[in-house]
Amino acid sequence: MSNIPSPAELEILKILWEYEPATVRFIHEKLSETKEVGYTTTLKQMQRMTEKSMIARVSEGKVHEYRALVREHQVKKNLFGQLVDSVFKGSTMDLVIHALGNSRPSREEISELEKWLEEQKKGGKS
Amino acid sequence: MSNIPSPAELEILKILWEYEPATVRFIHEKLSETKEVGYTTTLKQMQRMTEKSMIARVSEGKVHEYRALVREHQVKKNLFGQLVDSVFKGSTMDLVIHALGNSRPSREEISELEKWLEEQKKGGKS
DNA sequence: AACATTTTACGACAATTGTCGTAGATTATT
DNA sequence: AATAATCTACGACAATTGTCGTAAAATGTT
Repeated sequence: MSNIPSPAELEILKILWEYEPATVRFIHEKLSETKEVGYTTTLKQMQRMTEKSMIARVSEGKVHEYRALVREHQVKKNLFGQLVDSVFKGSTMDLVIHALGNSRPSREEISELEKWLEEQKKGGKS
Repeated sequence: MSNIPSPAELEILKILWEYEPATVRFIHEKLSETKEVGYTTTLKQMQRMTEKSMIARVSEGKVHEYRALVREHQVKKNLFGQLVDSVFKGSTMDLVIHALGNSRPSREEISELEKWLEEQKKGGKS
């Protein structure tokens, strides 16, 4: 699979990544904190995600519980890569520059970047 | 409008941004360099984009010519913002760090970042 | 057991997207 | 003018997505 979840799917995945295993009810309640949505909507969404093997049921007896089958890092990487490819000609750096152009970093963030740059200049091996 | 074009729409916009004004034929040929697609598909796509006021006809007589009505920078910013919001809790820096984690920058890119950091530390006005 | 509540399973629908085919309108060639 | 070539307008379709409603199945409560 493409591992590119739709917006609604991503919302569900994010909750799972943080709390899995989780029931539909739980996911639904978490979602409800942010948006209005019917219980069966969430359920249906999760059933479809199950069909796509994006998540899976890990029924430990009673009510169904689910876990994500796609890894958080991988999904983020894919979404990220998709943007870089489609908008920034595949150049991560172009995106970074663009990103920085629109942000106002804090001291810590600046240090973090500096640290990263140092790393890069030194042991820039593998 | 949300200014968030679909993948196919973005492809068309990118060509327009570079060559506008342009005819359907031209756009279609550019697209064909990359992917197989029927002429009427491109046409239809552009007609829909016109309806959405994403592009506009600037008929200078004969065959229809089009221009983008949405600005490149704005669209990129929106697509970028969408990713940041949905995946990186709205933190541009998180995305940047993530991005850097997956990239292997060249000397020039490193310098560019350093330059940016310098700017930031000095004239960090706001 | 009988009734109430909660979960699941399904089917449906509208909107969006990507794709074309067909036909009428325009423009260009004999 | 007639014919050919190219464009444009429309309608159609399938797939995907976001949403629910309804009904059947499973659980929980008197």
